[in-house]
Amino acid sequence: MDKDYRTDKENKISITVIRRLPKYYRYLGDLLDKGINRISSQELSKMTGFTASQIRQDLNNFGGFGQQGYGYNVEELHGELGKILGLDSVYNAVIVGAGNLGQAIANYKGFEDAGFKVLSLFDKNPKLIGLRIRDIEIRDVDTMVDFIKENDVEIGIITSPRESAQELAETYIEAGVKGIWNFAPTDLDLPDDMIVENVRLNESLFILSYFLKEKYNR
Amino acid sequence: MDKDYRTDKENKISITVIRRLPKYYRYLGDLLDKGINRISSQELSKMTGFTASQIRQDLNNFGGFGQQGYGYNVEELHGELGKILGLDSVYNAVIVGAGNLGQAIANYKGFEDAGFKVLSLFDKNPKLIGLRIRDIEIRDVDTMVDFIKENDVEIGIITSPRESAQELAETYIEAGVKGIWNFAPTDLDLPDDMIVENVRLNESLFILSYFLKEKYNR
DNA sequence: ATCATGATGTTATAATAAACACAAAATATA
DNA sequence: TATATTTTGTGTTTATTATAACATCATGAT
Repeated sequence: MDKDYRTDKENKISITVIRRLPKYYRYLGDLLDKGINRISSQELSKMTGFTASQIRQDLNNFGGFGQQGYGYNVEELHGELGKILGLDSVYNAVIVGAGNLGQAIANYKGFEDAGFKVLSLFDKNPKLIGLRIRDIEIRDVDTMVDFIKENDVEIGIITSPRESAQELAETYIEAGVKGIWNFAPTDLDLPDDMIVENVRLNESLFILSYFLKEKYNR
Repeated sequence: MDKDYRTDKENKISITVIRRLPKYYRYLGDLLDKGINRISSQELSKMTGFTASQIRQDLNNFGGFGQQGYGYNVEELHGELGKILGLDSVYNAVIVGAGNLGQAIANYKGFEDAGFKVLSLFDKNPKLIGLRIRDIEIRDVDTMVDFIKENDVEIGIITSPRESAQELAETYIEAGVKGIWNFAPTDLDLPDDMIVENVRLNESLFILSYFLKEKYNR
């Protein structure tokens, strides 16, 4: 523990590094599946498109996982990255907004495999309440706060229309979720220390559009 | 083949700038809706969280849209950004993978409002073929290439499982789409000049997880 | 056991991006 | 009309991020 006298700010790892970690994790998972148990930064570079130097630097932010002259042990590195990303524990989540997008997320087995368990969907539409997606029930949004408190829900997912997103986010916080995964195309105005990850489908599509325009009708 | 005669390095705008444009566009749209017709970089800064200086620099990559002592005309700037992002023309799109996610996108009115028209969904599941989402028919994926060629489809959207994404992307290219919007959690291996925008839901969720772990240390 | 090779961890350098700062130009005011 | 104020556009500086370089050490061949 002799390094930990440093303040949080000094050893805070930049978001640009963190956003590369899932990609490393994914490729390492692929290698594991193929039964490959040894990998060098150079080979990872070819796969991921990042430079070998950058990969080594990125990984070294979290510790020296490799061995000189050998490379990295795939299983070990995959496991370490999983821990760093918090994929070694199970999170309970709920979804508010049980439309197609909410249902798509509830349906997607990949999230559960990664340790994110959707316990319930919530909606205000009476026609949806009571239905089940896989074995996940859609409940009345009015019961959401109680459900979250009773079931140790840590992640609140917002797949509602834009108009209701802010209010629902505040409801989530009131209920005690620790993080919000927001799909509504708006910026939530929440306390600074609240953890929010936005998925901005609109913006992503606009970027695609930008490059189309740049390439084809300048 | 016809490589650009322009030395495209000298006027190429960095992707970090481009990724901010949709946010400017969104806030300007909000201002328009509120009937506000004048805005300064400082006020935009408060709204968007970017610094006023950065906003001015970003916009100046595309031209001097503002006026000293006044600021920016909201309607004009909104329009200009729309043009830059290619939102002034209509794009035809199709979706392959008619599960919940594909249906969610087909259902989302916001994309159509921005000029992206989904003409058809495609799937290989016979139970889905023939169904309609809004007025959009789900067709057999085997008919996709012909459909794309006959209907001037420019954007191919992939909402299939990971395993089939690469093959479907190649099919899209064969059929002549100009850009691919990929939701499958894989890196498509395609010609360098192909325009691809990935939406990585998995990675986004992992980032959320990372910050949860960092903050709560579990 | 020795030595050439390979590959990391880490420091040094380069490239990129963001922030600062201010002249110039327009607006608002009186 | 004169003048104080506002705010852009842009040159300059600082900060951040990425790449290159390399000393070091494990490995594997002989």
